[in-house]
Amino acid sequence: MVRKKAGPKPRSGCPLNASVEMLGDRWSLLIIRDMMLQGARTYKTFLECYEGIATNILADRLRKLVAYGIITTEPDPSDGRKVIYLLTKKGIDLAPVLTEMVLWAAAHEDTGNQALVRQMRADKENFLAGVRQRWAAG
Amino acid sequence: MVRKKAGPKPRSGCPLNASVEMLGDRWSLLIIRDMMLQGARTYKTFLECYEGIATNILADRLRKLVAYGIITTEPDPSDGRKVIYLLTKKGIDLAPVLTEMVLWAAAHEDTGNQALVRQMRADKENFLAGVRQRWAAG
DNA sequence: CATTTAACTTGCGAATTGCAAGTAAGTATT
DNA sequence: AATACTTACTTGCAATTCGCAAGTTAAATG
Repeated sequence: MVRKKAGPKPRSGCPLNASVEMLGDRWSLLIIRDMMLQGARTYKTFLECYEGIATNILADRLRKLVAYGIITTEPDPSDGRKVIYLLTKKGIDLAPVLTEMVLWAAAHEDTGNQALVRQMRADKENFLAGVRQRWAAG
Repeated sequence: MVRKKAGPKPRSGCPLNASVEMLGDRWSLLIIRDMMLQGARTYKTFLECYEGIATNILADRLRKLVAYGIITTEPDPSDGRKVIYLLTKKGIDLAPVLTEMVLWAAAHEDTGNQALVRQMRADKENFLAGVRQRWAAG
């Protein structure tokens, strides 16, 4: 008998389903965080950032984020080996989500980088503007 | 040879790591959404809400959310079979995160429940107050 | 030209997931 | 009070995904 392919059933278009489909795993949001907060833009820097993600998983997640239109790639003009990963508008627009997640964790858990947290809390809009500006330039 | 237990290496306490550890999977945020938006409070209603989560996974995620202090349980006084799941303060505080995710998806994807999205966008604070109030009562 | 670097891919065992089928305790029905 | 039905799970197993180590390929560097 032919077995039906396993995997989650398609769910209706309720709010949040789309977000969870794109970001609901252990690594995707961390990749975006490292782009926004650490300015990571190459495969290698991603690997170093969280030291823990496997190379095949990183490649897979980057591919999916590109497919979802959250990031794009372009070749590095000064080094043909490198691929530069960039946040798209859609990706940059995730900044408020990240901000709220960071603030939530900071309020309820021990979190590193208290300076950043304070900055985010003190002036969310300013922080978001900073992210947007840094990526508009890139 | 004794193999090291597999699993992601412990990562440092960077911002977001805690959040992703607790919420970074396909179902946890959806469970919280259904509590906030649909008022789901029992195992059965969760199962019906997104028809797609397996019963064992739902049980596991609820257990973990309890362990993380995001939800609590209490017995239903009027029906001994039922367990009532409630958002804790920490859980309620996720409302801004959910809100931003919903707005993000609404801006970049087709999303159902446009009325809710409009309400969220028009008056975030009011929406959040509503969630808090509904859960303070329960 | 040999070595290094960057960005991957491949193979495989282990962990997680999904599905169908229980089970146990409480409630409703007859 | 016996039977059926709900509710909230657990169990077993196959399928999928993950983590890790070890390649591979193309481009840069010495």
